[in-house]
Amino acid sequence: MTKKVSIPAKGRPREFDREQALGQALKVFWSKGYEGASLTDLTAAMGINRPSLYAAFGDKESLFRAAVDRYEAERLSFIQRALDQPTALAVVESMLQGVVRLQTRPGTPAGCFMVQAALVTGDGAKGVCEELRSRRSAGEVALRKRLQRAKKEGDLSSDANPADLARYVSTVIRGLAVQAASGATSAELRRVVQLTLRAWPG
Amino acid sequence: MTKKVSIPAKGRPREFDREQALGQALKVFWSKGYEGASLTDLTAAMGINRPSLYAAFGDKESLFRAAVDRYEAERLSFIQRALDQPTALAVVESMLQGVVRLQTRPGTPAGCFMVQAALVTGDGAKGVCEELRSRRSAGEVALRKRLQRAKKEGDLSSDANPADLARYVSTVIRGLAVQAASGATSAELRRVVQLTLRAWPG
DNA sequence: AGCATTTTGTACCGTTCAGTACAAATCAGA
DNA sequence: TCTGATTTGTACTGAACGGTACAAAATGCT
Repeated sequence: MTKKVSIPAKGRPREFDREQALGQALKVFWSKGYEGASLTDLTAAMGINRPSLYAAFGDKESLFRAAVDRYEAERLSFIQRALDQPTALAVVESMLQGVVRLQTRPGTPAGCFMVQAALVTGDGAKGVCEELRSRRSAGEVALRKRLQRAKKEGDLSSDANPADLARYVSTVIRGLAVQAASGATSAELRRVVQLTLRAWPG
Repeated sequence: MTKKVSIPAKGRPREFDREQALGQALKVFWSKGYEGASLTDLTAAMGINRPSLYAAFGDKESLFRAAVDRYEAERLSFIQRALDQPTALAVVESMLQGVVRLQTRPGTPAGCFMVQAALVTGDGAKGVCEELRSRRSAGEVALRKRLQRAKKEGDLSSDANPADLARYVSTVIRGLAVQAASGATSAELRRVVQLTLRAWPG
């Protein structure tokens, strides 16, 4: 647990809160995508000017990567809590409900940052596109490992395929992201979750 | 059935095939997204120069809308065939399999044009973003109506909810799109389809 | 007070963007 | 071989892009 109480330092003190500004940048990338978010959009939302942005975060891609980390740390903590559930069914149920809550929460952009910030891009942004792809894959891998454990523990039927089940749940999660970005309500998506769970073995 | 045999015309004849060029533009938008596709990308893939593009298609947004129509007419015809299947289960099974085939076909970009070409955008492209959203919604509506008919015909159990089922299937379809865009194979996605169908009532 | 250090605001850089002016080229019809 | 109509290639436009130079302002340290 590291304190964040800004050590004195010696030059002119920064006039904005770095974490709060990063949070605003995250929202811009989240709602407009990496390519759709201009530096003008970003600095306006963050309440700072360009040199301050570059001094604090580096270039646009570095700022984006900081936003990815921030999203994961601040918004995806429910995933670990879901993985810690005692049964496989409880894990996926908790995960799906958490996804719906995150992606339809008022005050934050609809949909999933990891999907819509850079699902596909032009040549100049292939790096961030691949970064998000890799992070999405990591989520699916974590779920697969959890289901493999559940199968070993007898908590998941012996003829179930953890890899396929993890991919199925991940696919629904990505679909929920698109639906949320398109304006679906949380009530609608909760009913999708209910139907999704009917495919669960056992 | 209208013939396309290029009527005589009187000025200098066009040196490229409009439909073939549109097909190339579609692929560029499909793989890079609306914002990620520059006019330089487009003209290079189409094998024409800018004035030819503007004379034949209008501005970038008009070209994009023509590509949307082309995609729908050329790639989504399987949807109508799926809706024509005799039973509700056959409808969704046919539709899901068609989606997997389309989104993992070699020679065309991975994923779904309707999703990734403009899932979210900057302010300058909200029009095309909304256009795609509306087209996606139309697909879900068509499926819902088909399932409502199936319920009336007794082909879908009386306690099933067509709206929820249509949204569930649509959500999986959107998820398949994201997975395909991320590099999932058709074999992997077919197994997702199998699991999806296990949630089907009856 | 004076110096070193850092941030801030303005004003700018070169590049790329979507879109176009214009003249040469190629056709149909007279 | 003209004339009118259309397409083609080059070369360009103004605007927006990401990124930065620079001087003024604000701090800690001596």
